[in-house]
Amino acid sequence: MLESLYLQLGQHDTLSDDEKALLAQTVCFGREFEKGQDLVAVGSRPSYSTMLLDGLAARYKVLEDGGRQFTSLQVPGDFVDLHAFLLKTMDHGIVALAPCRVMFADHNKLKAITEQAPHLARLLWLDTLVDGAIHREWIVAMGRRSKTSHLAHLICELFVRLQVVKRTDGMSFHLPLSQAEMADVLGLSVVHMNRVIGGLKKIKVITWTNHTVTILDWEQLAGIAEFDPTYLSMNSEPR
Amino acid sequence: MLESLYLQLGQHDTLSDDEKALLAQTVCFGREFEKGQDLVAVGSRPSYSTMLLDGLAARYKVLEDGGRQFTSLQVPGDFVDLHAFLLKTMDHGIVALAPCRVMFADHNKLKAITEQAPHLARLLWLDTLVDGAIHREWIVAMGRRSKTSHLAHLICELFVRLQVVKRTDGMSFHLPLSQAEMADVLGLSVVHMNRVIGGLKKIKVITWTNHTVTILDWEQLAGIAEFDPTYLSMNSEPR
DNA sequence: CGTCGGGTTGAGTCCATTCAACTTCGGTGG
DNA sequence: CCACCGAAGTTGAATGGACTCAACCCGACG
Repeated sequence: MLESLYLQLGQHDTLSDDEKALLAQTVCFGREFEKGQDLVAVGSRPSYSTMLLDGLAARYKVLEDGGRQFTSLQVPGDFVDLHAFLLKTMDHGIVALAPCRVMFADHNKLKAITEQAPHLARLLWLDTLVDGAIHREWIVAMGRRSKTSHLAHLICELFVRLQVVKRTDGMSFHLPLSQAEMADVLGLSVVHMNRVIGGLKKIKVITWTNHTVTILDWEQLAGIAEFDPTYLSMNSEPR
Repeated sequence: MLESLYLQLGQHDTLSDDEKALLAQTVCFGREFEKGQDLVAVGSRPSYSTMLLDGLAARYKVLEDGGRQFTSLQVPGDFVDLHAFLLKTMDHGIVALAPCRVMFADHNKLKAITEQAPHLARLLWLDTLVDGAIHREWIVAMGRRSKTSHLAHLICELFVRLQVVKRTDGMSFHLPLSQAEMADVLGLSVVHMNRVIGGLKKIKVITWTNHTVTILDWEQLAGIAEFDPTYLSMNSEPR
């Protein structure tokens, strides 16, 4: 059930059986969401945090003019609002971009982990730190990369993150986002998003049909993206 | 000495005298950096984290074409690389944007805090979470705000953050960044940065001379920015 | 078979960039 | 003292990237 979570936390450091059991006991009762539903609403003060078992979700903010910007994409195994455990008030919403299965972790139990299982607590903290590292990479992409490079970088990042939780198939992965939703990730207009995607398809580094992205030439894609996966901390060491 | 740190942590929740003492014992031996020096280098694996006592610093990444993007600005009281405690390897550099006085916190002592002072550990964790919240706000600004709104938002954010650590003077604060450095914050060319700043000056919502920014009309500035300080978690409650 | 959401394409406009010149100001040395 | 210099700020003009508006295509579905 929590396999994806174990895979994610376990990639940074070894996770003991006791810790797995403690997690399993912390993350209980679940539910499902349809595409388009909010997993967590802006302004809410949840008393539990949400673990994504399956599906795809995104954090987002909406501006007065109706413009929407996604600030992160969440893959299975992600604790989509672990930060609400200490931040208390949600300053953004989290929406399902595909049908999602989730489970909840009561904040009191998370607090108990910080008091009784410090190593596991550090791994959870680390999880939110990787989150921050991804945010920083996105800022760089938005500020200083070309739009093509930005898209290439996003594809590299998603592929690697999905690979960790075994959601890739060879060099392909499922990405159920419309181009309008992609535009809200990169901060572009729909029309221009379409041309940028078309650009990567034209030079044959990817294909993208039926909500499935296939990387045809990883080397070239990573080159265009200047992709360096260091920021994802995908190495196991004592934390 | 650590007054700024106490002010920052203490704005989120009450900080006991014991906790202050523990912090003082953790954050020891300091040094100074000149403007332009790296507080922390990309790729390094520091065994201590750096607390900014005085000055101004920024996290940044550099791309192959030489383009630089700042991913955060750090004000006094900020733990500029607390995330390195668990992330281990620095995926970005941190540079002094003004003369900086800093102190260091050994990672072993931070680890001990997670094991013996869980409440304080949660406050430190929270510190990195606010960091992430600021990153998200920057992503929204870069993706969906106009450049003028982005700049206005940044000024609002800096003003509020500097106010917490008593580094404002009425509606003014010291901002020792050149327009070229500002351009690396917003992800713009120097020329356009100049015009955007000129725009805010022209409509008389700010003045900006001698590295001093003065907000003439907070209401209008916050309106242009659509500034909502929720993401800074500036309210004291049990965490 | 018509409709609707999503994808694609073209044309014109606007925003941001580059390149370049010129100013302002503080510092330094003749 | 001031002449010169370099760094930072400001301005203009031309280029190119990204946006809007609009049309059209296509496959899924009622």
